[in-house]
Amino acid sequence: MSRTRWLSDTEQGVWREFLAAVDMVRGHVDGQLQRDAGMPHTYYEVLVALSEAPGRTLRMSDLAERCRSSRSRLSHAVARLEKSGWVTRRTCPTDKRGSFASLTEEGFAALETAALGHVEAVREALFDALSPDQVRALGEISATIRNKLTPRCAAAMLDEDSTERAAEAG
Amino acid sequence: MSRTRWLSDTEQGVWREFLAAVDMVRGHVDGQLQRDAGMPHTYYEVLVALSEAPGRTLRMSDLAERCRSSRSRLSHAVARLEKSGWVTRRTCPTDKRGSFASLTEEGFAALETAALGHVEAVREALFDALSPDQVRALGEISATIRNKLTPRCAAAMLDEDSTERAAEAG
DNA sequence: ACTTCTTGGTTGAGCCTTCAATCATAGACT
DNA sequence: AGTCTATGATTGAAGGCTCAACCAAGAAGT
Repeated sequence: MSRTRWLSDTEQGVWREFLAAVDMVRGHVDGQLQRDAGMPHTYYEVLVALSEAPGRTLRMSDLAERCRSSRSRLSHAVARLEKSGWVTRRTCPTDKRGSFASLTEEGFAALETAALGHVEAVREALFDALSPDQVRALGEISATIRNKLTPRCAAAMLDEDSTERAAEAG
Repeated sequence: MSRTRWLSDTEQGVWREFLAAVDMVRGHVDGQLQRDAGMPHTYYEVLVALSEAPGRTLRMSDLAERCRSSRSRLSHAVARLEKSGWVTRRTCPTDKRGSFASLTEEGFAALETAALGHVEAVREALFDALSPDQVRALGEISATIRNKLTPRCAAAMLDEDSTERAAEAG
């Protein structure tokens, strides 16, 4: 029942500046990939994750985790990438519920090509503009945010668990 | 024809950390608004922009600029907000091409309600986690990025102009 | 006045994301 | 074995975004 802790003028300013910056960076990078490689950034991330995995293969749920993607989203994405011939799927023999996604040679080639323009866009949007100190600071800030928000899910789930158990017990 | 300037390991790390952090912040904030207020963050921004305008009214293109939105996106958004009864549209009498969007009383009320949970979500995602120094740094970094990327559009347009003129001249 | 260009804005198609429902299989408990 | 729950993944509908095409109205040049 505590009163709302409104943002100070400075905080408002930072928040809006942050939103604008993020929009522009993502617009710049996503636009480049869409135009030059014909894929959204999220799909690019799927290809990257697969390319870095042993055997260029991952379980769908591992892949989703590495891409910070919902299972549903990944399922749609991989379906589309499969149609493009960049990824193949096969079911796991030991656990027939699971399935593996693998990067094809064409997928790897597409990724290599896309990467050229992509790194350039990332440099333009981020690293060309910032000083080394700012880059370092941004890294730390991002890590702080990620650490703050990541356990939040786990904590929320634990909390749900306990309330459910409490409900059962009650 | 210059060779690709790949990212260093550190840069890669910062970039990925940044992507993760941004995804989580936006997910947190957007999710809260969607769940509790039934609107995406972009629509919330439209309501905010209108609420801050004199007479709670703006030309569509001014509104688009303030929301960093394409005209098309805004058109769709306002159409939806109009259906919700939160915004009304009427054509400009002096320039019959233009149209004004205004926030209704219901829209203002909806915004006031939505704001309560929203600021809390923003605090949780950003300000609660960061030190004052980090907040200051993030503001500066964001401004730097915005300034780098904003003139880029203007510059690109100027560049286009000049090449077009050159083509005409040639 | 008459074309031509530009500006403000809308529209529809196609794609991506989210949400909830679903399915099949695995594990756990009796 | 038989039921009950949990897990891995997919699906379809609904909604938002982008892109390109479009329309109407003003401005500019003839």
